[in-house]
Amino acid sequence: MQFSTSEENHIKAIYHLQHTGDVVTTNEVAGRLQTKAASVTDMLKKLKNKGLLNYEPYQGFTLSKEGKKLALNIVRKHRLWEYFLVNHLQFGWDEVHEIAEELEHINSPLLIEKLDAFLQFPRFDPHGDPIPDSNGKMEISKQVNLTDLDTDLKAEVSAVGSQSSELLELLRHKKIAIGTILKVVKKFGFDNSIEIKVEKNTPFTISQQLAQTLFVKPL
Amino acid sequence: MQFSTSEENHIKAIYHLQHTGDVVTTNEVAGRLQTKAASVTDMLKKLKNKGLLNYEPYQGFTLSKEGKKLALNIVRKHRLWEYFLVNHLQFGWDEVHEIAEELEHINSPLLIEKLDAFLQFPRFDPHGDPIPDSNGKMEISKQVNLTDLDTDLKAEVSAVGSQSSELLELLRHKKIAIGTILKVVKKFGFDNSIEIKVEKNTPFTISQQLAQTLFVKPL
DNA sequence: AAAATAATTTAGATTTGTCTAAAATAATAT
DNA sequence: ATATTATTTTAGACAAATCTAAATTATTTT
Repeated sequence: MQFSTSEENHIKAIYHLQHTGDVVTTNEVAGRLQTKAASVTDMLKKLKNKGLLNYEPYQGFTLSKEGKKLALNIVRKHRLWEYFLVNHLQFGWDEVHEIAEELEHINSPLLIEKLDAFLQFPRFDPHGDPIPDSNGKMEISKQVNLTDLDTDLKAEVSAVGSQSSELLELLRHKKIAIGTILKVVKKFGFDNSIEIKVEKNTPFTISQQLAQTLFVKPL
Repeated sequence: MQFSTSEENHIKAIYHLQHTGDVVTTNEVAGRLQTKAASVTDMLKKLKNKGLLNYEPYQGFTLSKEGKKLALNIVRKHRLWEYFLVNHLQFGWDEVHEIAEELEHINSPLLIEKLDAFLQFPRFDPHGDPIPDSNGKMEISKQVNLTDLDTDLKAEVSAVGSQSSELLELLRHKKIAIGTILKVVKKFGFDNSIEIKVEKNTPFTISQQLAQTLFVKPL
């Protein structure tokens, strides 16, 4: 079955909202999609008819098995395209969301299969979020951006958001690599720079830009 | 100004029809877009209001300067994406048209700029058609239709006049592709069929219909 | 040049996705 | 537990893009 861009956007919004709190409400979806509650209700009825939603009036709703499958496929496309934009077209990881919002609705399973192969089957997108495979399976990493790590919490570097040679040179120089254990000593609000301590070395400060490209798993 | 996918498709169809015969008619557009004449008329009025079309009822129509600019940008996007699909994602050149029809409507000038750079500014797409630059300029190759090629003159296949899957299947079977070197051995006036010789193989005869879809650059 | 045919446009309907305003239901507060 | 407030749904309207059928205009034929 084929779905419109608007249907897909509603399914995706519900998928993301389901992650935080079990049952989703009309207002939550309306807020996320910048639309009105009445419009969401219309769409809910339609999506229920298409078997994508478990929905009873006034009771909140969740994705059906089919709905979840569709949502994961859209998320997969979104994240693969983001990976492409950052790692091959030299976009910054903070510039790609809007464009991926459009690209994710392109409908060609073969295209996505081939894109995945071209990208060498990446498992995380440039924001550190896991990319579902073609069956909807993905790694559940509790990975967070370094900018979001609480101070004094030990964590292991698990991914970098870009492969640019400038970044990798900088990381080499700072002796930060995948697997490095570190913690945040202090966050400076002025420029969002972050003081970190790597293993038992002297703490040093890194820029916001650098911190944003680093993903860590709290230990 | 922003345009809907349907508006863009109409502009593109008119652009292509303008190439063969000057003034475009309602029925031609309807035929090309698999829609009805009445629907085309509705759209013509809309496009005229937006300044993209020179249109007077019953008189045929042409693209305005603005309309041509938009058309060239859509063509540019279409051909860049085709180039990407064939040269980086390993699609066959006969499999990419449908997908590029979707991708061409993605709206991000920066994306296209970066894609162009990533592809190293190609000037022809995988079908041999020239890719307009960001100002709408493109190389006019001295390509001629195979039916107009003098006998015994070596030439290189540079473009095909249609993207129909039947045509592309036939070409694959005959082992004719962009870049193939051939010459015309003999022309038969009776049915306008043409005997050609591909590289050093045994000559064979192709129909007028097929010859008309092939464009070559004399060497 | 008038009649017949073909092409185009208009009129009115339909579908999809959205909206506002009002009604119905649920949640909360006293 | 009832009144108030918030949320959700319904009813009815609207714009975009399409369609069919009828009317209009252009072209071709005789």
